[in-house]
Amino acid sequence: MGIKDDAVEVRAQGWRTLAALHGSIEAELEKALQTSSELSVVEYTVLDALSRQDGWHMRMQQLARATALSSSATTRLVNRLEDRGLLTRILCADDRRGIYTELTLPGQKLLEAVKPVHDETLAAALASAEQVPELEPLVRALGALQKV
Amino acid sequence: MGIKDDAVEVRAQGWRTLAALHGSIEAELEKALQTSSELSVVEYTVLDALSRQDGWHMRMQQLARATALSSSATTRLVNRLEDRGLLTRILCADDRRGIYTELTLPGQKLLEAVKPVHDETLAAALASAEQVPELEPLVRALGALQKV
DNA sequence: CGAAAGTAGTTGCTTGCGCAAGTATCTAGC
DNA sequence: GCTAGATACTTGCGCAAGCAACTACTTTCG
Repeated sequence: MGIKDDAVEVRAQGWRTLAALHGSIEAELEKALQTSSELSVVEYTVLDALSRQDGWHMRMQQLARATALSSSATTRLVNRLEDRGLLTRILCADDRRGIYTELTLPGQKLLEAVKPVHDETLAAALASAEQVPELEPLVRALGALQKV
Repeated sequence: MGIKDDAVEVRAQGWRTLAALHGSIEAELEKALQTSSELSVVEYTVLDALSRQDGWHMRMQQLARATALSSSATTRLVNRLEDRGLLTRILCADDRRGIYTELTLPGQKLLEAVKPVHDETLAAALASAEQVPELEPLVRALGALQKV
């Protein structure tokens, strides 16, 4: 009723919209990446994050934060990618508790090959979300963030 | 380099921001709902969706769409909530393949009790995300969607 | 009418996730 | 320099998700 309650409702509505948009984009990416490269969305995220990193290596914790995953999930995620030869673990010299992960050449190649698929799918997913009245304003807002 | 490539990068950046914001909000909600009511975020979403529905009943398929879940996951999700007595299945009279789900009184009560926790956690999560430079523009955009 | 195709929901199986506990390493305080 | 506590990663376990196969019902069309 009051102004305060409105704010609550606006937030809840915004969150539902955000979740819906996130869900639909993720589902489309998941499908496209799966069929084109047997990669899941998080796996792609890891490769992409590593490639965008100076020196191409990150510690497990950073990876966990970048993917919004628990550290145990990160361990297994890195295991999978390492088993496929897409990245390697490198022991930290200065802090021997730490482990760096780094893209291998096949990993870089795969990422390079899959990136276009990813980007096109993302564009398509956004375009189709823009057709949904519920989602349209958020999609437009996304495109208008800071162009850095 | 060109204008086209910029657009691709803007979309990718937007998607990473969206995913990050979604992830952090979901994690906070998950924790808060878990400790206050043993409910997961999707479970809360179901109860909330049902309560906002005319006549308080929805078909499984609608629920699946509302939660962005597969139909098998929806079956088991409804099972869990039904086992806890929070909702009931009601056979469709006009189409006997269909099944309606409807909040029970305990379900309504629980939702009513948990909603404040949910809303406050959401507000807090948004506020703290707003402190992160990366996320701040999106959070602001979210609040400025259509106030319907 | 009756067979074929389509739709709604459930079940079996596999996979990936989070939590909690475990191991190894680093850092402080005495 | 040694012990107490923090930090980085891994492992065991239970749970929830998706896919594909199944059952039950409805619709379509010859």
